[in-house]
Amino acid sequence: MVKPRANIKDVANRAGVHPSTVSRVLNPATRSMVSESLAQKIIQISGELGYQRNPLASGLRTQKTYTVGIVLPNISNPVFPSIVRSVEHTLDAQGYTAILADTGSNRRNEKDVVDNMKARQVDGLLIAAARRKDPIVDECIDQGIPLVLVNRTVDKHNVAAVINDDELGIQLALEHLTALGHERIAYVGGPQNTSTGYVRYRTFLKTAKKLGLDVDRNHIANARDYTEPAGQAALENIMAQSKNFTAVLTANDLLALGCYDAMRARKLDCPQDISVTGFNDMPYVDRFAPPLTTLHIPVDEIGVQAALLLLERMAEPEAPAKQLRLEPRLVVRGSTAAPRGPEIG
Amino acid sequence: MVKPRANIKDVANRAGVHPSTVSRVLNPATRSMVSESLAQKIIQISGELGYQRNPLASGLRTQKTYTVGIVLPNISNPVFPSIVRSVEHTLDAQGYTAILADTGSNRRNEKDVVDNMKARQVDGLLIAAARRKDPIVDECIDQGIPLVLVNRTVDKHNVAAVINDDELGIQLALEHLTALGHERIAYVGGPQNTSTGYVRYRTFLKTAKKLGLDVDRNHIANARDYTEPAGQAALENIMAQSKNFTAVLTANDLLALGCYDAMRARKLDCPQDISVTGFNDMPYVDRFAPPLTTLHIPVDEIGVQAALLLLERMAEPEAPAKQLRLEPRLVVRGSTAAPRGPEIG
DNA sequence: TGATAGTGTGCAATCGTTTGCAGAGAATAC
DNA sequence: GTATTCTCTGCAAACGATTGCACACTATCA
Repeated sequence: MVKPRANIKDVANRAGVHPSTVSRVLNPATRSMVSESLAQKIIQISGELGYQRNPLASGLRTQKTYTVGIVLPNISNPVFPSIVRSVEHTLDAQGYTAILADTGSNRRNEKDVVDNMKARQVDGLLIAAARRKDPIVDECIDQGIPLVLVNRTVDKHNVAAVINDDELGIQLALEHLTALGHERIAYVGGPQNTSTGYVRYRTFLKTAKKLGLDVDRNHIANARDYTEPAGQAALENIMAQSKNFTAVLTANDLLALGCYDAMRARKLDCPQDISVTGFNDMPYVDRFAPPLTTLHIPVDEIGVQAALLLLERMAEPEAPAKQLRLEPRLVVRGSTAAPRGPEIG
Repeated sequence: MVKPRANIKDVANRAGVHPSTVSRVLNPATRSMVSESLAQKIIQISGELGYQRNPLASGLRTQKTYTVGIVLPNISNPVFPSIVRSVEHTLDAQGYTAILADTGSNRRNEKDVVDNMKARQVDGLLIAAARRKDPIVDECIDQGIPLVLVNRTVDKHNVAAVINDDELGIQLALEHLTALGHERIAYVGGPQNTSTGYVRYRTFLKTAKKLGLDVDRNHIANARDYTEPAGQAALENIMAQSKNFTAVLTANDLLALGCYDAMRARKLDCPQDISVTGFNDMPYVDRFAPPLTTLHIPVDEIGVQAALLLLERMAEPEAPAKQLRLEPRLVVRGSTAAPRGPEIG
């Protein structure tokens, strides 16, 4: 029923040569070992038979599979699809295929997933789910597997990564709020075991201090996950303590949406009662009610750069690890406004 | 530097047996050929050495790679990530790994992508990017590659697929609008070379007729793509002809968002001036301004069922192809309201 | 006690490529 | 005309698993 695809032996037979000759012709690196005329003939025949190299066999022999693994914490977070897409396109252009895994922020799962990818002999790994201390990342590095972190990095240095300039982002957001006249600003942060959660939180504290704001510890909550329910819970916690603030700066758009929910539950208006800022500028936040003021990150660029960096590392695994830090851009929309404070009334 | 992972020979040596014995122990189907005590010992040792079967070598020999390909038209469409996620989880539970490709609705690309997957010996294919007449799908069927279509199907029957009950969906939407009192309803459809675009369009016409609405051809436009710009352009085309309608039914949420844009450009209010309905209930449309009335489709269920169906087909490739049609559910939100017609004034 | 059936393990070929080595023949040098 | 170098192609051994077959051994039966 199923007609088997032509293999290298078929091509060799038809051309009256040995398979090794065909192999050499079809491999750019060894192409020149074979006489031009014979090469032409072989290429011709291989075309006629629709021959395609079997990557399994080839990979078995060469230890190179032209496959890379992409590990995501949660593909439902709308930031990731765009990144995946540009990664995939960039890799595809170089003949690489992506295998995808969504770990669902599950530790055990993550280990299995990466083990599976290693068993499948991926040539490299792209991890968007790194934690600040990440044994899985360490293991990959020990084993010399080319690795690039995306979006989140680990505490230790010399790991290749493409991330956002989180400090700059938080500074921009906070300066924006203070420029509008806000003085009492709450903070809803992300998980502290991720680099983004940690850096954004530290930067909030540092920048607030620098700007001379007095930071009330009761106005700060770090969510367990980057999800809406976690964001909602975080802001509810804060409001249960004190409502003496006019704006909330969040570490992530999903958290910001959770804040919308918490406010709606209390019939508070955004931005009239409280201004909100996000981080990521994920798709469609410009259409929300209200449109979210947030930090735009160049997702396509992140994907492309991550893919390129990974290609680089696969070519030269021993080269020093580069880190790329891309600048976010503040996008002001309807969720932030001047506070309606006593100074107005 | 890189310590090679243990292979079957290492395990065999350590156990003092032949590799074939190890292979038999580790393969459930042949497990019983080996004496229990020896099997235990081998399992023990294989654990100690952290042995994992090399899927490349194994796949080369058995023609089974435990890999499936997922072909998407556009991963940025927020419906797909959820589907991908549940597909991936379901397959993963059975030991399968997914390789992903986003074709970007590019025909040529799609052919390459599928060829690549075939070369990689995927055990099955999940295609969400099918067209009504799709040579690529035909080719896969000819070659006997287990195949399941998701979301969109092809015209010819006997192809396994998990799709939505598009007819029911459109009926629900249209009935909802007429129940609100709308009589002049425009339609913004999708590409007619996709099953969803075609069926939804035909159903709109049929149902409108059945409900006794008179359908003005000038109030109908089928967009080239399922994208916001295409939706915007479609509604603009319609409005350039005539504005004598009070609602627009669209074939897809992204098209509906495009309609929002077109209306905003003309300073028309939704739903005050025109009601809008979508299709898919993609994430966050409940948060838009206004929240979109649309048809909810069970994305997780779709993914799970598609994966299960594919597993079934891979187990029994010759079995007759099943089609699953899942029911959408109308979700009424803020984008639809009674028309403010002369009967009110 | 010898023939027969049944159980458990090893042998070796195979999947489709790649690649170090060898060797045939042509080209060059002396 | 012989020795030497090149250029090209073939040979055969990998890569790491699987599996039909053979065979050694034990258990069963007459």
